[in-house]
Amino acid sequence: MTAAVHLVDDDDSFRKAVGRFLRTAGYRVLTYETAADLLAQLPLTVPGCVVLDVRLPGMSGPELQQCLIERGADVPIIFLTGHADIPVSVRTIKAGAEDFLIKPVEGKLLIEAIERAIASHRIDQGRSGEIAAVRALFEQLTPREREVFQLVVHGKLNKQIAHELDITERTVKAHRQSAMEKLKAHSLLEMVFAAENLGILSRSDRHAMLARSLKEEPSGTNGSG
Amino acid sequence: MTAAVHLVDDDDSFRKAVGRFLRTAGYRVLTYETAADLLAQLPLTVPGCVVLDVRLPGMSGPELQQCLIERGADVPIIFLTGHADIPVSVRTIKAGAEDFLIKPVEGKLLIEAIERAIASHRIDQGRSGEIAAVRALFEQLTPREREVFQLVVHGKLNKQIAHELDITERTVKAHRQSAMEKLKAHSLLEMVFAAENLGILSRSDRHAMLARSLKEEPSGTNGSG
DNA sequence: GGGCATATTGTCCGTCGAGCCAATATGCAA
DNA sequence: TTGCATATTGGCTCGACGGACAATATGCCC
Repeated sequence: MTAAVHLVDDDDSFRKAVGRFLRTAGYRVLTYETAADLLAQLPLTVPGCVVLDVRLPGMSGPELQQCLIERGADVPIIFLTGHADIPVSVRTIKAGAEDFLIKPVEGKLLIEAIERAIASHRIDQGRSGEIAAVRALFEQLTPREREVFQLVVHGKLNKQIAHELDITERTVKAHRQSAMEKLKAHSLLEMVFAAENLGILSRSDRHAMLARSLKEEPSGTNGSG
Repeated sequence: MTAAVHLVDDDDSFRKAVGRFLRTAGYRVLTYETAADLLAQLPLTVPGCVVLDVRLPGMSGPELQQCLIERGADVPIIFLTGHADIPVSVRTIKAGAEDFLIKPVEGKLLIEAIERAIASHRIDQGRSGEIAAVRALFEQLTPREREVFQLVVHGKLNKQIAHELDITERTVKAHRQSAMEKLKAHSLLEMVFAAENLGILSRSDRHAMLARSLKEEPSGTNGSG
C-alpha cells in the first residue's frame, strides 16, 4: 500500500517540486498551503507522515505540531524549513518530531526521514489500535466491575477486595468473572496486560510492588485492611 | 544533598565563569577540559548532569555523548555551545540529550535545564537501582529455573511447561517454587513485574498475548504442544 | 569417597480462583 | 406493570498452584 505524505508549505513552487519528487519516489502526496488546511482534514485517514515548514502564514509549524499532539493525532512530523534556529529545532524534536531538515534538502535524506517516520507510524498505529480495542472493552464494564478489576490487577485477593469494598467474597467473584468475560481475558495475566495497556497499572504501582517483594515481606498485606 | 554538575569545556575562562555561577547557585561543580578528562573519571559516582561543549579538542561533544551511552553511563547531558548547527542539535537531542543551549546562555535558562536534567536523573537512578536489584536475584537462578521462569511469566501453565521441556509437572513445580523463592516473589503477579523489569517480557510478547485474548480464543493453547 | 549443587520425581493437603447451578433487591425505562 | 441492567449473595465441583513430607541420579570440587 502506498504511504501518504502530508506536505505543508506556503511556497507553491516548493510544494510542486517536492510533491513531484515524492510522487516519483512512490508516495501518495497531499499538499496544504497552511496549517489550517491540514487541520481541516483531520482526522487523517491515510496513514503516513507530515512534512512541515516552520514559518507558515497564520499558525506556525511548531504550533501545528502542538495542535496535532493535543488532538491526539499521533502522526509523525518531519520539519523541513529554511528559516529555523537551534532552539526551535530542539523544541520540536523534544516535542516528538521525527526529524528536522533544512532547505534545500538532499532528496535521499528526505526519503530516509520519511521512511523512518512511516515505519514508526505503523508501529504506533498498531499499538494504538490495540489500546483502543482494549479500551472499548473496558468501557463496557460497570462501575463496580471496574473497581474490582483495578484491585485484581494490583494483586489483591478476592478476600481482600471483599474487605475493601465491604462486600462478600462471593460478590467479588461475580464482578471479577463478569469483568473477565467482558474484557475477553482468560487469565490473571491477560487481565494485567490489559490493565497495562489501559494505563491502570502505573509505573509507581509496579515500583511499590517491587519494593515490597524485594523487602521479602508478605506481599498480600495491604494497609487498608 | 548538593547535586553535581560536570562541566566539560576547553575554554578556561568559560569554565571559571560558569563554574562560579553554578556554585553560587548551590551546585557542586566538577570541571573538565576535554572529553577524555571526563571519561577518565567514570563511573561518575556523584549524581547530577553533564554540561558539555560541542567543539572540543580531541573527542567532540557528540562523540563523548555516544561514548557515555555505550558505556551505560546514563547521565543526562546538556549541550552548551557556541559552535553548532541544526543537524548537530537534532542528532544529539534524538540521541537523548536533555537540552541544547547556545552560548552565551542566560543563567536562568541554564539553571532550569540543569534542574530538569537532575530531576530526570534521579528517576533513572531509582529505576536502574531497582532493576539492578532484580537482576541480581535473577542471576542466582539456575539455567533450568530460568527456562521455567520465562515460560511462567508468559502465562504458560505448569502442564504446558512440562510438555515443552519434556519433564513432569511436578518437576516444573519444583523449579517454579525455587525460582519464586530466589526472586523473592510471592505471587504470579510479582513474577511478571520482575520479568518486566528484566526485559524478559517484550512489547511483542504482550502484543501477542493481547491479540490472542482479543480474538476470544482459548488462551492457553501454545502451538508447540 | 564425601560434600555440594543441579535436576529429576513422588504424595498429601490446603488455598484460591473458574465455572456452573441458583436467588433477591434496587433503580430506570418502555 | 413488565422488562432490563446492576449489585448483591448462596452452594457446589474442578483445576491450578503453594507448601511440606519425601527420594534418586548426575556431575563437579576438595
